[in-house]
Amino acid sequence: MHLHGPLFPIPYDRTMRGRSVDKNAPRKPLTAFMMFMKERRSNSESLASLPFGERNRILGAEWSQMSKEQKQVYSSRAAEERAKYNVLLAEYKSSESYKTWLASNEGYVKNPKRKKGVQPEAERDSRESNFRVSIFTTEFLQYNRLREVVLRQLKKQAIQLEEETALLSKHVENLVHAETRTKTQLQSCSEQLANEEQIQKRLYRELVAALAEVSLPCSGGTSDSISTGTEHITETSVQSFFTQLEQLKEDQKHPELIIKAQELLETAISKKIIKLVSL
DNA sequence: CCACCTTTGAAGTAC
DNA sequence: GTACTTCAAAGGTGG
Repeated sequence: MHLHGPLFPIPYDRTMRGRSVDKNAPRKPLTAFMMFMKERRSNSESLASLPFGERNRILGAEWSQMSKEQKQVYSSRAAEERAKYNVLLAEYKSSESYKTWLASNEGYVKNPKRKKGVQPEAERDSRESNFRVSIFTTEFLQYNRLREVVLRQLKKQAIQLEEETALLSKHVENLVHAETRTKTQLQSCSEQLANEEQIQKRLYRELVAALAEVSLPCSGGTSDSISTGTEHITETSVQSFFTQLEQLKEDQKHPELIIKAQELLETAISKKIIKLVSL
């Protein structure tokens, strides 16, 4: 829960009060929530036209309803912006204009801007002005502080990325699981297919053996030329052999061949030369 | 012209 | 670690 102000007047100055605002310093980057507000304002006219306070209250409520994953889009972008800002700030802090500003703020010069309800209070001397510290030491401390800030941010980003990685790992795990499942299914399907092919091959072999004596009149390529040749069943022509037999039966030609084939098949089945496999 | 209103969150500061 | 402030954005209003 965010507190909007002091519950009672504070007895000392906790703030940077007294320091003037450095106009040359880089602007603070937007937080994730600020980016979210900016986006929602720009893509919703009804929101943009709403009064200031009401609109932000709505967006604040919207934001608090959002999941961590939904906020992640904005947090990542905000983290990037913060990183850029820190680089700019580091550059600025080593610049001449920063040192000038720092010098102009030696011992709180300007009058502070105060919020309503905060009681005015006697100005204090700057802590830094109480110590005559070597410029090298000051710069070193500042450098150190900045490194700490960067370190802190990197740690935070690392945690965020770890969470993202964990989420992605879970997805990967699911996909691997699904892949294993389909591979198993494929394996069993292939085995069934191979088995079926084996059975068909055997059946064809058995049919060829049983129907070896049957010779069909060869119909030839065209209807005009009547071939006198004959055709026997082979392991590769089982399908077409039966098709031709079917055609003969339909056309009621060579009934003796049909009967012979039927007899041979029945004998083969009864003698178990042909073994039928139930499906 | 700028403080104020409002929201959340990061960061700075003092204790 | 806690408590607090300031500042980022937005734009209308009032001193």
